[in-house]
Amino acid sequence: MTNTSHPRPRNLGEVEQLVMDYVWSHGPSTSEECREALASTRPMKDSTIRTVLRRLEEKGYVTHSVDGRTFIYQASDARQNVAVRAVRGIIDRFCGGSAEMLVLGMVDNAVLNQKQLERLARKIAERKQEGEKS
Amino acid sequence: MTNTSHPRPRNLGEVEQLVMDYVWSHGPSTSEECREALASTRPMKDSTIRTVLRRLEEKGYVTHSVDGRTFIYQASDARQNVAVRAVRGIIDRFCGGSAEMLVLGMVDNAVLNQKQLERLARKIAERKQEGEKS
DNA sequence: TTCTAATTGTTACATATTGTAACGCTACAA
DNA sequence: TTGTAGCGTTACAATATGTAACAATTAGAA
Repeated sequence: MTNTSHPRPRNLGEVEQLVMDYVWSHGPSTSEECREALASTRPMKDSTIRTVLRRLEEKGYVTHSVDGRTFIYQASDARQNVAVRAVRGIIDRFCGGSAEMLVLGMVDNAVLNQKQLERLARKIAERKQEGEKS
Repeated sequence: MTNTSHPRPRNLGEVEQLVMDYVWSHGPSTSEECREALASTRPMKDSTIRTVLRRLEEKGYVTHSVDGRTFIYQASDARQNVAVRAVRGIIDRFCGGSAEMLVLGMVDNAVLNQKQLERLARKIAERKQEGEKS
């Protein structure tokens, strides 16, 4: 039988998050570009940032291609999808698998309000229409 | 100035999650009750489970009171609220603080569908009515 | 009263994760 | 041919997490 149990998706550390934020907003990046971009908030030696990027690749957050001798890193997946995967994990662990229960909790905790929820429902409905029209 | 930067809420490890699941579903519990309840899936020595519970208290997930000489642990917060806090973190880190963007992503990724979203919107609307009526 | 069982207190240790970086090798440009 | 830009490798400290042994205490039984 195939093993379907995934090994707990690993979260991002603080620096890893910074690097991903840069890669996500900037697009394909070299380690040097990352280093320079983060230099003001988080000075790092070049070997440091390279280690971080290598680990991010191990974790599946980025992939790299080679241009000449230079590694170009890019995000394997959009920010939003990563967010959703993380949330799915939370739903499984805390909400018995029910996404609805989570959203309800979000409303109760003022993370989302009625107006927003209705706007979303409308937007989705419209989008569906679009899809059916074409 | 007061320091408003919270020290990154700590997540639950695998065993910690198991213990919290038990405390959440069972209510106020002694370490022995936890140990026995988890024995079949996860045998632990008593000192082990007690360490886990102590750490959960440090992390703020449970509190304990004393009954005679016995510690009674109980969840500091409902499962759902913990879930929502975790999601709020995700929203901040990945969605620029926009909960709507996350929910949209959830729909795109089939974690939530249109029907569910509409049902939620209705439910919230009803609930609001209730509140206003009283 | 004295002993024993139940409970908590304390400390330890292995492993994994994460941040940080040094050092070394190699190919290409001047 | 030699400097240097860029990768490969290895290391190390701090923290988190799972696991547990052993010590101290105390309520209740005998």
